[in-house]
Amino acid sequence: MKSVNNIKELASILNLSISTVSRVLNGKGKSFRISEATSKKVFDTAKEYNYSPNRVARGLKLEKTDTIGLIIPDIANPYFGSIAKTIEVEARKNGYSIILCDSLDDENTEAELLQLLAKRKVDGIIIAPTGKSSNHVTEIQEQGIPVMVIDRYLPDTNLPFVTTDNYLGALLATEHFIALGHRNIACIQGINGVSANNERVKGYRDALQKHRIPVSETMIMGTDFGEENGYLQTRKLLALPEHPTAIFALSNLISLGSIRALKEAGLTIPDDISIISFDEQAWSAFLTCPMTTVEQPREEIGRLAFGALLNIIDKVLPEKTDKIMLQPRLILRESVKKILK
Amino acid sequence: MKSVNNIKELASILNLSISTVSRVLNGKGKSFRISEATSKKVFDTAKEYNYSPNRVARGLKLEKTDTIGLIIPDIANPYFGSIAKTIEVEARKNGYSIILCDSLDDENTEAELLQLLAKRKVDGIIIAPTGKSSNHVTEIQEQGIPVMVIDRYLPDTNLPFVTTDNYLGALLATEHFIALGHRNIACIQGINGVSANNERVKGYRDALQKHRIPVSETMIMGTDFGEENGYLQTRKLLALPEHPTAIFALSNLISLGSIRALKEAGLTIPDDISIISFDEQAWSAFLTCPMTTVEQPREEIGRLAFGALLNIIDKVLPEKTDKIMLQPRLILRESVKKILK
DNA sequence: AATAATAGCTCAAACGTTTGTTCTGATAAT
DNA sequence: ATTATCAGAACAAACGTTTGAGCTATTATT
Repeated sequence: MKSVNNIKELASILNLSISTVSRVLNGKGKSFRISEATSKKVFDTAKEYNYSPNRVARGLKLEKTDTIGLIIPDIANPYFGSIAKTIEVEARKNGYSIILCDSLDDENTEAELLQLLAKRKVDGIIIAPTGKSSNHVTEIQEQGIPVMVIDRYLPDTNLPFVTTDNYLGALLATEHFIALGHRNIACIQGINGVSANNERVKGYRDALQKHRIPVSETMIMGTDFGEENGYLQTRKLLALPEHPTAIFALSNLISLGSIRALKEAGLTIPDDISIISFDEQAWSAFLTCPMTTVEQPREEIGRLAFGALLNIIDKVLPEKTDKIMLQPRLILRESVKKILK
Repeated sequence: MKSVNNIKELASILNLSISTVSRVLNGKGKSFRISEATSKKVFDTAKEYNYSPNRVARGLKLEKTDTIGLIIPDIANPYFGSIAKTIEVEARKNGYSIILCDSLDDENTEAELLQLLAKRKVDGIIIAPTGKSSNHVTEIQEQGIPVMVIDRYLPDTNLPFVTTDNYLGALLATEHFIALGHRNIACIQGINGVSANNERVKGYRDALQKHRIPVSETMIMGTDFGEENGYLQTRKLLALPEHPTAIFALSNLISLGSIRALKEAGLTIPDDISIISFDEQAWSAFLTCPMTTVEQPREEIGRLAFGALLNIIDKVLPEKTDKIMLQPRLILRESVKKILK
């Protein structure tokens, strides 16, 4: 197959100037009075020689790379994986490509990644920020790069975001426990300080208070969203003289760790202990005890986030679709036992 | 914080020429006899004004973007998610960024993505190809873009690849069934034609033949790696007058679908039917019946693939680390029942 | 017949780098 | 006193685009 490396070669084959070829290819033939005949020849020859412009050069000239940066704490986590998927698909539909970055939930890495993306001149950034500190991300925004926050939001900034209503999700879950008679409910959290986490904890707290159940600070425990954390915290709980009747696990991996510890201790769900996990997964229904979960609208998060970012980039509806909170859904299965008092 | 947009501004602040600044910043100060004093000033001022070069411009000039394209059939699948993760991390360590593309397991999409990545002037491509046809990928390689294939390989090409030894994995799994007395074993496959799939089927076949068990073609069924496929095929199996005693599910999603169908039919694993799944996952141990799986070395696939690609890009060890097949591991749990004949 | 208008295209600068070559003083060698 | 050497830096082209401005025939207008 014949092919050509740049517009210059194409122009010389066509016996036309570079500018003419460029204009035709960019659909500006009409307004620059390039004849129909010429236009057609340009299009045909471009196709024949498989030419389409070098995106790097184009990016430099136009100061627009049609590229967006995506910073995710853990792409191996299927929750983020499916968000990434919708974002990628939506982006491509609109002519954008995704530069994927995994922050490993580390704040310094995240800061470096933001700088890197700036140097790569991405047209926008979608980030699930790792932490509470937000200077490095607002800084990027102030440099003029549109930023969209997902999954978590950053307090005391007015960065636009789209998240699940984590507070509501936790409220629903906790009230479900309570409705089934539970009073002593542990909460294994993820990273303290992360908005998603703290909102969930708050929902948990408020649900208890609403029903006049004292909240015990020792029942709120945990350090991160990983499996090991779920395991360790659950072991601690089981070592207690009187362990709680229920565990609210604030992530899918935490709940997996919990299950491991429970299994190891020879306890069964929900007979010995009940559990609800944040984040529905493909396997949730098929666990030893089918898990009651709080489902987050992952596809919608991705789609809305990209849409909003695109609006900012295109400067349409400035500051409109700013802060979006999506409804979670409590999926009832069998991991919560009704207990009598 | 003071900042500067390009090397020109920086140079004028420093009262130096652009070339001098560029050379210092690229570590070529010495060889161009730039004085220590000047060099230091350049470094300091660059840091002070938070300058580092525009990667787009650099990419254009150097014809090297420090970018690699990653084409994955489904980034929401945690198997691919964790491969992507190691690749991203390894890449970043080496100064590369990843452009992520989800092919949706669609061949046309894949072909378009390859073209796009070429236009974006990536320095290399890592791809888990969707199909059997390989022209579009060899074509890219012939354009001079290094290509590395993962997870699956492309027959009748000599593209370098790193995959699991799928044949061996299937052999191990099937022989395990046989060792425990199973003779009537179904095999629910993914996409027919994909090497990973076909190797697995071949391993299944050979294991049966090796033990003089006739292979029944009707016991090899299925259309893709998804959950729904697992569900539908399992239902078909259960509708048979005499259903098999064991199911070999060729992906983690297929096995999930199988479980769903079994559960729906009121059957339990392994008492009513045994099952082994290809692809170990975080949840495999915690299913209603802890699943015996064939584990693939995901991290290693990612790491080796990127390493090999880097070698090709850097033109070291040409054609050496070409075709890598990694050992799978059979993880024994409880989903296979010993049956007596 | 002279001028104006227009169709149809080309020139050249610019985006921000890197880099081969060249320039300018100062010092060393003759 | 002249030339050679070298330290220290600057010039300008190039990477592949896009685009404002300009150029040249041809046709329309007066």
